[in-house]
Amino acid sequence: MDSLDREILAILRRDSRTPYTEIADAVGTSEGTVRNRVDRMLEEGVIERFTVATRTGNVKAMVEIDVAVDVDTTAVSDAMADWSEVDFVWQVSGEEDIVIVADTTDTDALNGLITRARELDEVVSTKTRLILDEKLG
Amino acid sequence: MDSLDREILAILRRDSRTPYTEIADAVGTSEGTVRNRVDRMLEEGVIERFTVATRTGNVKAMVEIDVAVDVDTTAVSDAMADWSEVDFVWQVSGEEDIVIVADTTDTDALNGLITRARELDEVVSTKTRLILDEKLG
DNA sequence: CTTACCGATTACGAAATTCGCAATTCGGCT
DNA sequence: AGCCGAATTGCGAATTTCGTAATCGGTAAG
Repeated sequence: MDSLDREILAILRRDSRTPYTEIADAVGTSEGTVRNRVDRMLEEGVIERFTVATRTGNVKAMVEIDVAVDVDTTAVSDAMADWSEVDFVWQVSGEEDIVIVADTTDTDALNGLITRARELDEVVSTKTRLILDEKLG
Repeated sequence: MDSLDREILAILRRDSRTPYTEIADAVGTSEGTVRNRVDRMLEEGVIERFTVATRTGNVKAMVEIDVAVDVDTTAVSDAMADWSEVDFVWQVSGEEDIVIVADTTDTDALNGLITRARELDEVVSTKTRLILDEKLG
């Protein structure tokens, strides 16, 4: 992770389809070096995955979830990560234990998601925040 | 946005470098159709961008930020989106107004970020949650 | 029932990108 | 200076993307 890696990452964050050749020109190196470094960063886990940022519907939200003290939080979040509208599941520090970020087609779908969460025995309470506007860094 | 679009999106979320040819095979159509539909979804904004999910350091966190009632929340979040460690800036409903998701190399860098936020006149208070574990949907 | 039309899909050759690998360069170390 | 390992570079080959024209499927009009 040197400054060249960071330059490459900065470009990929904006557009991960930028060809290696173009990145190489932009950062002043060769196509092969960019490729080697991207491969390495993938192996090291610096790059977790190549993905797409989507807005499939009009409703994005984060749901903060409080689970009972004696449950396996990891198992619960694993299950939630498989729900189709879910972008991220985070285990977090603080008052609540899990935060879900979801992208739903409409408020009904969001409501369905929240209901699904609340129906789990392990879930004590939920708190939902609508994401009114999103900016990518 | 039909079910074919959703199938394509599901694949791209997992790995946005999957070739059109391979996606076409997986969903049972031709390369050109996948290409047309991805192009259309980009234009419509369903796909906001092709990007990479990164974990450059060991510390990810979300910072919930409360801003004063009379300030331009959008301007504040615009400024924050330019901070280098920031992945997302969300304007949200609920108690706080802005949520930042950041990926920092260490706790010092995170602390610097929080300090930078708190130094803004517009910011009334911050509440930080460490992201202990992340799962992608 | 046939025809005309429109958008979506398919087909395919050309251009661009990625890939594999060998040769070279670069730094650190003795 | 000389050596070693890792990183970088330079190609041709394989794969993917791209542009475009032909085809298909559904539908409304004659």
